[in-house]
Amino acid sequence: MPDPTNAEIAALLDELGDLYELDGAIVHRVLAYRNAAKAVRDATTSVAARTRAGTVTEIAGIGKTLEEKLRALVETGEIPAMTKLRAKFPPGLVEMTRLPGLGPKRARKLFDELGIDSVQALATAAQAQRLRGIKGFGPKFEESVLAAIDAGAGDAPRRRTPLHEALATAEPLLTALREHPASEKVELAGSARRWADSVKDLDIIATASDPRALAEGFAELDLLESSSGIGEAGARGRTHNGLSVDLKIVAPAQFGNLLQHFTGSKHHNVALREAAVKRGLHVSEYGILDDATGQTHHCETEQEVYEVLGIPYPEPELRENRGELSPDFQPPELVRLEDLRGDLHSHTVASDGHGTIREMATAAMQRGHEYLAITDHSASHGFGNDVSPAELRKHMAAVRRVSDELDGITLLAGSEVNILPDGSLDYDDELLEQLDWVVASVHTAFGMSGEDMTARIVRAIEHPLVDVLGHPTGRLIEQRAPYAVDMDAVIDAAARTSTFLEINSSPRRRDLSDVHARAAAAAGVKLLVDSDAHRTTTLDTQRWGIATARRAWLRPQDVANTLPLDELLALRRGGR
DNA sequence: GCCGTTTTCGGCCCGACTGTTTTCAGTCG
Repeated sequence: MPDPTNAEIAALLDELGDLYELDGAIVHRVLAYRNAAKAVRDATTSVAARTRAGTVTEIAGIGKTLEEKLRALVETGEIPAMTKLRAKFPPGLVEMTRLPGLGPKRARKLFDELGIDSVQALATAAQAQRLRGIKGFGPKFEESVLAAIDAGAGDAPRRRTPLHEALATAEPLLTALREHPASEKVELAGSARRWADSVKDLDIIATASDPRALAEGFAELDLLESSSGIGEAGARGRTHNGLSVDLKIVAPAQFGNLLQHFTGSKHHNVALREAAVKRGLHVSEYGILDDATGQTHHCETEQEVYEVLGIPYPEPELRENRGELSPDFQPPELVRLEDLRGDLHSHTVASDGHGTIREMATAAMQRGHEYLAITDHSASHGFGNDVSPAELRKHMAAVRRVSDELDGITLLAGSEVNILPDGSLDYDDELLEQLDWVVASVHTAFGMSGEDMTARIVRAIEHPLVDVLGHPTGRLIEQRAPYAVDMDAVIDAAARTSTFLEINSSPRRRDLSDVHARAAAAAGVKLLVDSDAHRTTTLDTQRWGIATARRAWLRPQDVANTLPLDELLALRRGGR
C-alpha cells in the first residue's frame, strides 16, 4: 500500500475537522484540525515518512494526538475515529454545511430533529415549510436556503480563477479607478496581490476625495456586468467573466490597516493577531488597539502596520503563515524578473511552436536575455509535430547558425525529450550527446501509480545527459491534479545528480509549485524559471514563474538562470 | 487538539451581519 500524499492527508484532516464540528466539538479543537491540515498541505517533506520516522510533531500544529492518528493512518490505512464518525454522520450532512447561512450547528439540529441528511431532503422539508417548526429557524431561512439550492450552492464548489485570468480582468478595472477624478489611492489586495495560483474574487482598496462618486463611477463601468451595494464604503460588482469584485473605500488614515487586512492571507492574519496579542496589541482592519495606552493606531501604509507590531515587513507573496511571522524571520532578498538573464525552455515551428528560431531569438534579446535554449519536442511527442532524429540534426545546425549570426544572444540547441513510461528517453544517447541542452518531461501515461511514476522520473533524472526535469508534477491549475509522484524522492535525486528542476512559468502550470520549489531549494537543488514559450509573446510568462519563485522564498542565488550562461553550465553534473 | 519570555492548565483573532430574538447564537470573511 503506497503512503498517502500530503494533499491526501490534509484532505482527511479537513474532513475529520468537519466531522468533529458536526459532533459538537469545541471550536478550538476543530480549528486545530484545520490548522494541522494546512500545515500538512504546506509541508515540504512527506508527512507519512515523517510519521514513520517519529519526527512529525516537529511540524507546528501537530501534537501527540494527531501523531497517533497519523500513525494509525500510515500503518493501517485508516483512522479509527474517522471511521466511527463517518458511520455516525451521512456524507450529505457535510454537504449541507456548504450552503450559505447553514453551518455545522444548525445542520446538526436539522439532522437530529427532522432527520434531514442531505441537501435534497433539506429542499423538500423547506418547501413543505417544516423547518420553521424548529427553534431558531423561520420562514426567512426556508426561503434563503431554497434560493441557495436553486442557485446551485452546495454543488461542487465554483472553480477558482487562475491568476493570469484574474489579473487580466483586474488591471483594466484598476486603471479605470485610478483615472476617476474622485480617486486618490487604488490598490489591488487579496490573493491576487499575493500572486497566488488562483483567486476566488478580487478585492480593491481605495481612498477618494468623494467616496460616493468613486463608488458610483465604479458601478457604471462597462467592464462590469452588474453591481450592488453602492455607497460611501464602496461597492460590489461582477465582471462579464463572472468574477466578483469588492471595492472598499476607506479613510486615508486607515488605508494601511485595510490593505494589510484584505491582502491576507487569512492564516497570516490570524497568526499575526495572535503574535500581536502577546505584545498587548489588538489588530483589526480598522486599526491596532494598544492595551497599555488604550489608544488605537491608524496606519496610512502597510509598512506602518508591521512597524507598530515590531514585525519585519513581509512581501505579500510570503504572507501564508509559512514562517514569515516566526521570531527569527529575516526578510529574504527575493528574486525579481529583471534578475533573469535567459530562458532554457522554448519551442519553434519545428514542433508545436508558432515562431521561427530567429523570431524567438530576437524576441528573447528584446527582453534582455543573454541566452535561450530552443527545446522542441522529441520524436514521440505524438501530436503530429514531433521531431525525428534526422530532423533534429538539421534543426541543431539551424539553431547554431542563427546563434552565430546574432550578436548579443547565445542559442542552445536543445530538445524537450519525452520520458517514456519505463523512464527511458525517446532519443538515443548518441543523439542526446550532440545537444547543448536537454529538458526531460512526462507527456504521456499520467495515470501511473505513485511508485511507478516516481521510479520513472527518478530514472530520467539519473540519466547523465538530462539537464533539467520539465514541469515536474504535470499539474494544471484548477484543471488537472499533479501525477502521483513522491516529490521528496524527485528532489533527492535532483540534488544527488546536480540536475536542475524547472519552475515552468506557463500560468496554467506554475510547476513546480511554491511549496515544492521551496523544498527543492532547501535541499540544495538549483531551480530554473523557464517560459516554455510556444510563440514570441509567451516569452513573457516568466513573470508567473517568478511569482511562484518568490512565493517559494527563492533568492537570485537559488535560481540558476540569474547567472551568466557559462556559470550556469558549470553547475551541471560534472560541469558537462 | 495545540501550545508555553504570563501558563503543563487555560487560554486559543477580530468584527460584521443575519434572523430570530427580546439580548444573542450562528455564520462568514
